[in-house]
Amino acid sequence: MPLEHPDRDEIELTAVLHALSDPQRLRIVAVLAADEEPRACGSFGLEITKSTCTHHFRVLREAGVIEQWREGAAKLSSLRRADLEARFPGLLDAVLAPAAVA
Amino acid sequence: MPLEHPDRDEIELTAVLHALSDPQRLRIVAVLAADEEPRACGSFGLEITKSTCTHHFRVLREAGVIEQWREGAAKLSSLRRADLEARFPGLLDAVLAPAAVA
DNA sequence: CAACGAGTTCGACGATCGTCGTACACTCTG
DNA sequence: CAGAGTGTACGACGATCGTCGAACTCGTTG
Repeated sequence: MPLEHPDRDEIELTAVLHALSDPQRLRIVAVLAADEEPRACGSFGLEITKSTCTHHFRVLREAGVIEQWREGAAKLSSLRRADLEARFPGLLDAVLAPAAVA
Repeated sequence: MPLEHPDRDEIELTAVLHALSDPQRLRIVAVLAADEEPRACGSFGLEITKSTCTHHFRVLREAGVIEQWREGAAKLSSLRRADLEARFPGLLDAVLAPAAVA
C-alpha cells in the first residue's frame, strides 16, 4: 500500500476546502506551516486518539494538502505548499493567516 | 424570524470553509461574485429542488458568506465581500479564481 | 528473541450532511 | 378573493463525518 497521493493537477478545490474545514486538521496544517520541518503524526499535541489521528492525516493527504512518507519507524508529514500554491494561488496563506492568530 | 446573520467578528473560518466545500454552494458563490447584482434564489440554474436550495442558502448565510433579505415576493442574496475580505483577506479571491475556471 | 513505540485497520457509535417531497406561508397580480 | 410564484418548515432517507477502542503490523532497541 504505497500511500496514495493525488497529482498536482488532480487536487480538487472542494476536497481541499473540506479538509481544512475541520478544526483539528486546520491546526495540523497550521503547525506544519509554522516550522517547515516535516513532523511525525504524534507530535502535534492533539487530544485525539491515534486512530482518529490516522484518519485526519489520511483526509489531508488524499485531498492533496500534505505529503507523507515513512522514515524508519515513524511516518513524516509535510505541507505540499508548492503544489497548493501552483493550483490555488494565495489560498493557503489566506487560510493560515487567520488560523495562526486563533 | 428576522434572518439570522453573524456579525463580521463572529464569522468563523472553519464555517466558511465548510460552507464553500460543497460544489453547489461554491457555484452559488461563484455566480454571486460574477455579477455583483443581488439575485433571487431561484435564478441560479441549479438542478436541485427548492427545499435543498433553501438549505444551501441558509448554510451560506449562517456561515457569514452571503447576506439575504426579502424584497417583495422574492428573497435576494448577495456576497458579503467586504466582511469576508476584512476578516480573511484574500480568501474569497483565492477560492473564486479557480472556481471561475471550473 | 522479546518488548516497546508509532501507525494502521476494522468495526462501531452518534452526529451531521445533502437531498427530497409534501404541506404551508407570504406577496404580487388578475 | 383566487391564483400564481417564490420561498420555508418539517420529516425522512441514505451517506458521510469525527470519534473511539481493540487488535494488528512494522521498525527499533534492549
